[in-house]
Amino acid sequence: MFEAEKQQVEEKILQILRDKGIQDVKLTWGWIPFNGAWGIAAPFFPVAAQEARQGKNVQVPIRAQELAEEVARTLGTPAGFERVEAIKGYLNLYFSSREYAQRVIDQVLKEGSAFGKGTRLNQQVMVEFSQPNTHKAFHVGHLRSAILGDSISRILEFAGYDVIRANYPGDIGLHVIKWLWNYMKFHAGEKPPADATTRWMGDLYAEANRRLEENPELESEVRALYARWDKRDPEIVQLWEETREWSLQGFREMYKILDIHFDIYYFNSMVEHPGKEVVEELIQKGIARDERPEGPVIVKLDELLGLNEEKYRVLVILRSDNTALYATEDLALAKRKFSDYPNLHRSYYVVDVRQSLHFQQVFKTLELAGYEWATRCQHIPYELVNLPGNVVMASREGTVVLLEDLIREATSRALQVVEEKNPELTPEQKQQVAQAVGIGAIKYPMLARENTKIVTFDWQTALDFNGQAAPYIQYAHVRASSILRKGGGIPTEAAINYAMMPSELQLIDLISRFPKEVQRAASELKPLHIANAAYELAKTFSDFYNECPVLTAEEPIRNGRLRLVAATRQAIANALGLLGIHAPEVM
RNA sequence: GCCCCUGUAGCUCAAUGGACAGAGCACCUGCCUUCUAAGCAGUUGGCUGAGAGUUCGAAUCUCUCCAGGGGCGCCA
Repeated sequence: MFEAEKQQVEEKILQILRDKGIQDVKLTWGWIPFNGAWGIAAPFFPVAAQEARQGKNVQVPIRAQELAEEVARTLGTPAGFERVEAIKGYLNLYFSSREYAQRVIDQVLKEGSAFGKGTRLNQQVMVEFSQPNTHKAFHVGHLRSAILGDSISRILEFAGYDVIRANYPGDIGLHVIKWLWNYMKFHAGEKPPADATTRWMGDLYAEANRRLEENPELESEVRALYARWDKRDPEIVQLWEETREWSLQGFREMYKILDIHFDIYYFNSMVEHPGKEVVEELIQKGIARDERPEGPVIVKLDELLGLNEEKYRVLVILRSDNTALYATEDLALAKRKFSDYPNLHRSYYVVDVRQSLHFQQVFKTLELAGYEWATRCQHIPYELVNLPGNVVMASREGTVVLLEDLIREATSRALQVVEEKNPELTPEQKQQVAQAVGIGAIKYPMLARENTKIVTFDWQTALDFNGQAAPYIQYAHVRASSILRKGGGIPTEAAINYAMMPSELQLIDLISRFPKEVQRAASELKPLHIANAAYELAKTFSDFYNECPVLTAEEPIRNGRLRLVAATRQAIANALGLLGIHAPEVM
């Protein structure tokens, strides 16, 4: 937007500077801090500093202001701009408000749900996220990877990538065997209750741990069961498949409610044996050292890389008893991904920060093994969701908030508010609104902060629908929708030839920045930027709502504002969409 | 011992190296015969953990400390 004008002006400015004998300068453009109007700004400090470095006796801030003033004088008022000023060493170019507003609104309404979308890059990326364990509870701590990964996927897709969403459930391992042992011995033939499958699965797992703690001698039974699994005893395999499906069914239901989907499922059990093959290969290539049976199979990364200080340390890739570890499977999984999708431009892993070293080790090991794609693997770390007092959520400790409880609480609380605020809605509408608001309220706090910051979960904050939260943004969308309904839809066109109020200008400014925010969020892999953009839009729309009557305004203001409302509504909807949050029409 | 992350208002968090560091929550005061009050306006609140350095300019980059959290050869 206004790129052409900007480039023309830049060329003129550089020419003016050249005429003054100032060569080789580069202008850096930013936005003028909002002060009632808006435009672009370039600081002249670097130019003045360059002169100073070349031996000229100048005080940089003063000289910068001088230069800006001189340029402003010579430049006049270029096409596409309304006003030029030199202030505090900056050259500020104010856009022609009407022209700019017109362009922004026209563009948004023309592009609709595609507004802000990047051009297609024809680059395939995979995002692996939400690695839930079957036969265990699904708690709020597991939610961040799911929500973050989903949003990152949406953002990358919108930014122009072809995204493959991968899930990697932990469907095998000691936890599963313990569960099976408990089930076979104490719950044989039972089925999970239809409405609380995941909770029941989690309860049985906790029960298994309890029993084993109370009677450690029973561990031998678990080990025996593991051995039967290893030999693929049909009875065990069949039970495993059946019970695993119960968990997966529960997960699917939660993903559906959360509006999260996957293109492919890689199961832990799929890469157990391939992992062992990779280990053999690494041994043969001389990368891994086989210390069996006294020790495990290890990769001495720092030694292989000739590093003097410890960086990658040592990676254990197979236990001394030949059983697979997490690392064993991750080696095979990475390989599998690139064999399924050879053209992957990037392979992202949305996994908590505690596994940073682990992923560095795995990727480096694969790189040493000669897999050129290993450098295309990237871990996206995020911090945990803790309980107040920095208590980590752990199913074994019983310090968990189950996702299903949170969803139920949030939606019922939202339903309560809808009943209060909008009793005339149909029951179906109320339910839909409650779901949108409840889920939005859950997702937003996990996205509206740096990935590397801990989220502290507490019920009060989670169920607070006021202020900087998803419902506030949704509410702005609802109000905009309401105005458009009552105003008879979106006028097909409207010339802006009236003086706009500050909030109108600021709205247009925010809307016009959205495409850049999308690109930024995509390149930094941070939904935070979108969350901020959405909130800013909603906040400014609230200002507008109070400052500028729409329906009662005279023409042509009425039509102009209706189109601005429509454009804002679209921008908010697009932003919320990238966060995986619904934008309701009523609430 | 080595490595990573975090430190900004009472609390939770923002801030492409740029103009007076901004929101929300909480507290207090107002505003529903005008488009949904899940809202708005106003009041209060800061030596950006400390110190140096780089820069015209640092919450942001570098270094040294301090505090908290996390990770470091057979857990996932």
